Amino acid sequence: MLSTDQIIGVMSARGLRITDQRKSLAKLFAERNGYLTPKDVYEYMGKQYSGLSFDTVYRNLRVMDELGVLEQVMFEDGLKFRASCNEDQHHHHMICLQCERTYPIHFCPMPLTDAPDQFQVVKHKFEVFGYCKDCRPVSQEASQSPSQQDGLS
Amino acid sequence: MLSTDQIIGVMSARGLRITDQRKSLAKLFAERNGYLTPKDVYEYMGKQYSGLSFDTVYRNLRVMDELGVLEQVMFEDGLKFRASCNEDQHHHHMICLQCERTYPIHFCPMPLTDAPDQFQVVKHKFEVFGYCKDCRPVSQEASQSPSQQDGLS
DNA sequence: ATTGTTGCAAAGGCTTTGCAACAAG
DNA sequence: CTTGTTGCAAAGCCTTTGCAACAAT
Repeated sequence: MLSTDQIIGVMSARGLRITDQRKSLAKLFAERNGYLTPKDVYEYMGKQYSGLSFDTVYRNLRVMDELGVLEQVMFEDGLKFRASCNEDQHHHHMICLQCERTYPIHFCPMPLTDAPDQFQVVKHKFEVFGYCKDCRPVSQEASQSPSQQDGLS
Repeated sequence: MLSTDQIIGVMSARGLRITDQRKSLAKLFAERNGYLTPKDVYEYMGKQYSGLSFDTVYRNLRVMDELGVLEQVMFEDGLKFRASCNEDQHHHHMICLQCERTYPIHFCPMPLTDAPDQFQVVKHKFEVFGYCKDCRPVSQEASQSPSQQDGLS
């Protein structure tokens, strides 16, 4: 995953000005390795910038997506963003339903999949959802619901 | 895929009233075997019902999704609906980028996928996008419009 | 006759846009 | 200094809700 400095570096190299808001965004996405909604981002950044506005968040998310430092994905419950993977290798993701962190899967089912009816394949999506080791509900230990042992959410 | 009568049948059996609007919806989804946006549905139905309102479309889409006769899926460009598959067998879909019809894939990559880090798998999504045999961008045959020869990921 | 459905209008979210003031380079 | 960025306010979509009239059963 891209680091704060890598994100800042790319933005700077492309001629974008490095404002405090953008530094904060870069840091947020670099530290989190999971998905965030624009609202999550706004709330996180709002802690540091009293007068933050939503449109600044949206504008920067879009710019960063276009630059390729963020990836934008649509989930059942709306649009989310995460730092780009920075992996050269083709891969998919396991996504934790609790903390929304992601873990790479290097197995790709596509080569094993037969397309029916002369279907011409262009792209594919393979996503696995569940709970990562830090967020697993119950198990052998004596806790009940998915414990949120995790910072910002 | 569910037929018009099956859809109507389920709705009737559950005590819902069969209005002309609902007949029209059932017919639309049964004839199309692909995804439709609420707007698509509104426009299609609007041809037959002058005073149709958007909220009727939304209300019925939601009711039909809850009944299980429609399936609701979030794509990059928004929410879409299709008739339920009526297949007992677990399967995935190939989705045509042109006509948005879907074709079942009975191969499931999940059994072949190793979860890293004690990840506890809950659900998964495997979708293949491309062009079906009727929508393939020009090739050896003299087909019609679709001239988007793209090569995405 | 009952009561679920509809259409209308209005409200709610989320996201985008226009613009003047501000600040990075 | 110059010009990209920000915050504010307002507008635009898409979706939902309240309500009285309507219609399926």
